Amino acid sequence: MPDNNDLAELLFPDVTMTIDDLEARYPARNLPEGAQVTRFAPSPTGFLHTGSLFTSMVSYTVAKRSGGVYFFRLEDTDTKRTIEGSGDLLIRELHQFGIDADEGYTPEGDKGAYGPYKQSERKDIYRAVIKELVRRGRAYPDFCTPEDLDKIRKSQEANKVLPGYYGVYARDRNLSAEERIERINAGTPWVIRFKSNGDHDRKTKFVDAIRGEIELQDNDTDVVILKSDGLPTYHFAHVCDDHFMRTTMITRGEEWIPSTPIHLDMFRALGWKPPKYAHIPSIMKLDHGNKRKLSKRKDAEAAVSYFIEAGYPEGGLLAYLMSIANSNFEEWTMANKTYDVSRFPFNIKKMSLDGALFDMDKLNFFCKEVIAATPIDELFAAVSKYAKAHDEDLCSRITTNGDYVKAILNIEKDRKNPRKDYAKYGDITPSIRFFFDDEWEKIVANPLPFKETIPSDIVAKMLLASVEKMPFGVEENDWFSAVKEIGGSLGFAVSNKDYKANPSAFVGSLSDGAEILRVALTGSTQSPNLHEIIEILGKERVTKRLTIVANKL
RNA sequence: GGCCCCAUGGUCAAUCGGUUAAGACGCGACCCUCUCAAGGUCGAAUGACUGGUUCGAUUCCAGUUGGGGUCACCA
Repeated sequence: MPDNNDLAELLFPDVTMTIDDLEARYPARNLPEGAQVTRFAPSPTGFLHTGSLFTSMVSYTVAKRSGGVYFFRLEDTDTKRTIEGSGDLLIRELHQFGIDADEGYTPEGDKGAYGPYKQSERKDIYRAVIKELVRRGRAYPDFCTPEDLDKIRKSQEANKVLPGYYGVYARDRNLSAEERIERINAGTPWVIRFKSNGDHDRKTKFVDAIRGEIELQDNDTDVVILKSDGLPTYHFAHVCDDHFMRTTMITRGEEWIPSTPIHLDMFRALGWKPPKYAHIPSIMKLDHGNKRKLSKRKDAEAAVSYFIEAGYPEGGLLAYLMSIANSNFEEWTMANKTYDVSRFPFNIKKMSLDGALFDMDKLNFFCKEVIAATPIDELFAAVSKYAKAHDEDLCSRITTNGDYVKAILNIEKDRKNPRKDYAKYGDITPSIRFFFDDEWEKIVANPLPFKETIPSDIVAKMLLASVEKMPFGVEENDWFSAVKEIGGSLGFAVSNKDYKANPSAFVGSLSDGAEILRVALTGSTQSPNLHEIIEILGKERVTKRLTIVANKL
């Protein structure tokens, strides 16, 4: 009588490796007490999702803070959805955020002793473990066609029983080894299913590192572990890989909670110690009053590339995500005067339990803070890098006149309370247009927003008098005194108090006088510090602009 | 539908049974000020509902409701 050994040999004739061999090949990691081994294990199906950045940041931080290891594994078992090159893209995007793996798959080849780190290259490992499972009677070939499965499901629905391949509905579960061998020899296509010993009426418990104890129905379905294409399903690959890669904590999205009993079932069947699980809440979005997961298809902000292209500073996005992960991060940033997430004492237990709505306002806030706090040289480098990739206009300005752009970025920066007007590098180009003569000419080709209550001959006089008398290269106070004097001689108030006391005695207020210069120079009634602008523009440019505008009036 | 997770202002949220229920973003007002941004001060705004347990519940328990997830040879 043929038995499961014969079946296993027939199924995997070429497999000689055993589980013991694998245990020896991947020894326990030599790490200090409490060190966590975590991983980010995406499928190469596109660009980096904002939720993935969040999860990977958490995984990375847990490993780093515990003195452990963070690795990157590519889960490319779904050949239909795999997009060529997206694994490498994912790594590049992660790298941009400083999330670099200690070991794992890289475009140049694997790094680390627990590989391969690409699931499609681990077939021999999966097959060895599955062969053993078949031998032990804990896995078996299933010959159902998709139509058979569909039929089973339909009958279950009709009878209002739970759908799935389990118990009496698991058609091929109790075939004898002999029957199985017969069908295989007859050429019937098969997949391998895990044979569950679970009882649906019982509960399995596990402790989630974030949520605490979770109790779920025991798994009793015989899930597919090896697909007809010879690749494992996620369920099996997770158990097998994370065991041999010696992962200690699985950080994954909360959508995995319901399938955890399947994984625990398999760990038990294999006699392996399961890792800790930390199910991370999803980042949500409000859509017509309903919360839903950030969706790659519907939401631009679901793609990390969206933020990169718009020029959000990486540190700002990270800081925002960290504030969602641990809400005490904000207090910490205030106390420590830094937004550097790598220095923050992250605690996974403090993660909130429900998914946060993605908050653009708050992201903008963090990014403004981060940009304002970045020293000018560093900022200029980051802006240059951004411009090179995403802002042609800015890039050419930087190439032809880098120092000028740098000076503009430095306006009101080097002080206790720096300006905070850029949330993203993409905001820069539109707001600094007026500094460049070609753009300024376009601006002044349109009517300028001078105050209508002030006669244009006065405006012209103010402009011309400034050309003559306004000092350059002096302190701001001295410069402004001079402006006041010029204005005063034309009938503007030299103090706002005087003006308020008797407005009709003046052509306009102190502000009105300054505004004339601002409008002529920038084309707008609003601008950063006028003195700094004038110093950056330089005497020649200022003289030219004021004269041109005066002559037009 | 079964099962699971979650529930404090518009958003992110603190509180380990007793608090005037923190703080941050956003919003509003005022102050500062040559405009804007920044900064400062102040303000509006929160415990889903119903029962229990308790001297006392936002906090513990149950149910209801609501939201989310999951039930593939996808991950």
